[in-house]
This record gives sequence, structure tokens and C-alpha cells, in this order.
Amino acid sequence: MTTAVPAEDTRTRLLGTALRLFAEHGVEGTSLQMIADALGVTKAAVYYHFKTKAEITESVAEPGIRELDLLVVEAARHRRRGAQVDHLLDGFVDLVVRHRVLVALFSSDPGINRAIAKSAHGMEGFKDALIGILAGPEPDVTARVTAMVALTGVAMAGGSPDLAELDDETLRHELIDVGRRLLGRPRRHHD
Amino acid sequence: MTTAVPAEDTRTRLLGTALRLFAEHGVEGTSLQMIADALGVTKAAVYYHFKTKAEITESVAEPGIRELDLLVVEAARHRRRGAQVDHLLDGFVDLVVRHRVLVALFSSDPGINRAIAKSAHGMEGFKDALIGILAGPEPDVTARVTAMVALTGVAMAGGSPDLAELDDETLRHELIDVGRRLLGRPRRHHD
DNA sequence: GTCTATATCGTGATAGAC
DNA sequence: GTCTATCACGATATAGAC
Repeated sequence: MTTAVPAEDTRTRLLGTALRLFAEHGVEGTSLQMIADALGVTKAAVYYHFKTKAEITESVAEPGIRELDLLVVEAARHRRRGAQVDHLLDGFVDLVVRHRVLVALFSSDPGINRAIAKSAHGMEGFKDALIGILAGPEPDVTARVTAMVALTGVAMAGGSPDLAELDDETLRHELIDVGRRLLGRPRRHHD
Repeated sequence: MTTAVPAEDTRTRLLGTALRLFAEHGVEGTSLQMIADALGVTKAAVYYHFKTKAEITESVAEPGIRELDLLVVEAARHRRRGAQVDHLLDGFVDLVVRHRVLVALFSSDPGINRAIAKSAHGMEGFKDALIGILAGPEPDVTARVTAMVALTGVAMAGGSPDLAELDDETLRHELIDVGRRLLGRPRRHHD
């Protein structure tokens, strides 16, 4: 019953090379032809696995989206709001740092923003949920603006080539620090 | 000597309609054909005024880039660093708020980022100059990260549709406020 | 100096053979 | 699953009318 290598093998390879090419030439700078060539197949073969190019970019980004999704759920489970914010910020920064390349890539891709807006699975905007946790219930304008600045700032700075030289630990530490300052969370003593 | 209507008239009209269409369908969602049709001319006519589509998007964004450029120069003229930061932050927020639509549009356009990176006229990256002023001379990592988060956060939040409901004055006030908090500038008393 | 007509070529996408 | 057409459309280019 060794049903052999899963049929998804090609699909997975495809996503791998796609990511590599995206990182190298940008999303819009990567054609289906390039992906096909890199895989040694034809464009049409690529189309067998993905109906559209957007579907490829979304699939490449999906692991990150999933993590983010899960993070929001987890964070929301805390009873105290402070713990919610802490959990969310820590997790978000960690996610951004680990997926730096992805973040940089897709922050400048029109398609991905659409995907994030409508969220991964179909449930409406978990981006609102993110902001909701950071800004608190019934937030005033200041809280909302602060939450947005914190979230977008951390993401953009984390993905920026200007900070690419920093190792993960340093970047993570700095981003959490600036995030906590912004959101009014107490300073942490770091070793 | 009424040398008549400048030849740039069409060029200007073109940039106007281009901006309108960009705002409506996004940059990549707007073809040269659409622009040509909206103007009542042919694609080739458009191509006469601009050698490439990228040139159009850059020209549309240029006024903003110029302002930003000027702002950096002005800010750098202050002797005290505090005054430099204040000037830059005020000006930057004002610019973002006034050009909200542009900011939203081009923050997700790969082409514009390239344009900003290499700067308008040819002098290399004034983005570095921006960060340089905010982070100060010989900045440590924390200062650099903070400056980046502040700059990108303000820009993204300012251009975000999520805050589009806010009127200019409110948004400006809130962004300056959060910016000052981040950059460690003293609170201002607002009326 | 401003535009039209027209052609080229790459790209995303589809239909159908193997 | 993969390939061979084949499509429409986009950006880009050139030749030439006015």
C-alpha cells in the first residue's frame, strides 16, 4: 500500500521555485514562463496546478497568513488585555522576522494585499481583529491610529532591506521594544 | 506675443487622467489603452509623451517626491537636532495626509519604490537622509529601527483605507502625536 | 511637434491532444 | 499530468500623416 510519492510533489516544488524567483525578481517581475522553465516544464503544466498566477502568490504566502491567523486566535484567548497585546506583539514580530523576505516581497505586491484583506479562508478581515486587539474594545481614534502605525511600521521596517543586515535576534528585540513603547506596554528587562 | 497654450497641455491632462484612473483601478490595473481612451487619443499618442508606463507613474508621483526632497533640505537647515526632527515630522505627516490617495496607491506599487530608492533627480537615496535626520548622527540600532518604524508606520497608516474616514486635521494631529511619542519628542499642548 | 496606423513580442490564460 | 497549439491583451516600437 505504499501509495508512492504524493502527487503534490510537483506542486510543492513549484511553490519553492516560485518563492525563489519572486525573491529574486519580485512578483510582477516573475513570469509563469520563468517558473515553468526553472522547473523544466511548460506554462500549461504550471496552469494544471494553479488556475492563476494570483493563486500561486497566495499559495506562497499562505503559510504566513495561516500563522498570523492562528496567532490572533491564540492572543484573543487571554483574559487580561495586557496579556493579549503582549502575546500578539511578540508573535507578530517573530512572524515578521522569520518571514522577512516574504514580508518585503508581498508588502509591495498589490495582489497579496487583496488576499490579506479578504483573509485566507474566507472569514472576513482578520486584519481588523489584529487592530482590534491592539487598540482594545471601543477604541478612540488615538488608539486606532497607534495600533495601525505599530502594526504597519513593524512589518515594513522588519521587511526593509535597510535592516537586512541585522540578525534575527537583534531585529526581533528591537521591534518588540519599539512596539511596546508605542503601545504603552511596560519596559521589559532584557539580559 | 501670446505664445499661446503651452504644448504641455496634453501632457498635463494625461497625468491628470492617469492619476484618476490609477486611483480607481490601481496602477497595474490601468493600461495605457485605458488612459488613451479616456483622453480620446491613441496609445501611440500617449507613448509620444512618455517613453514608458513607468515614466508615467513616476511623473504622477513626482510632485510628492519633490516636496519630500525639499522638506529634507529644509529640515536639515536647523541647528538643533530637536528642531530638525520636529520640522521633518510635521512636514512629513502633512505631506502624507495631503497626498493620502497617492501614498496609498504607490505604497503598493513596485515601480514607485524603485523610483523613491534612487530618488527623483539622481542624487542617491534621500530616504537615507530622512532616516538620518530622524535617527540622528551615528545612530545606534535602536534609533535606526525606531526611525524606520516611525516613517513607514506614519506613511502606511496615513494612506490606509481604514483611516480614510478621518478628516485631514484629525489624521494629521494623530499621526504627529504618535510620531512624537515614538521619537521621544516632548508632548505638545493642543487646543 | 503632435498624433494615427500598424506591427512586434511577451504574458496570462484556455482548449484539447497525448 | 503534461504538452501543443492558440487566444486576447498589454507594453513597446516605428513609419509616416498633418
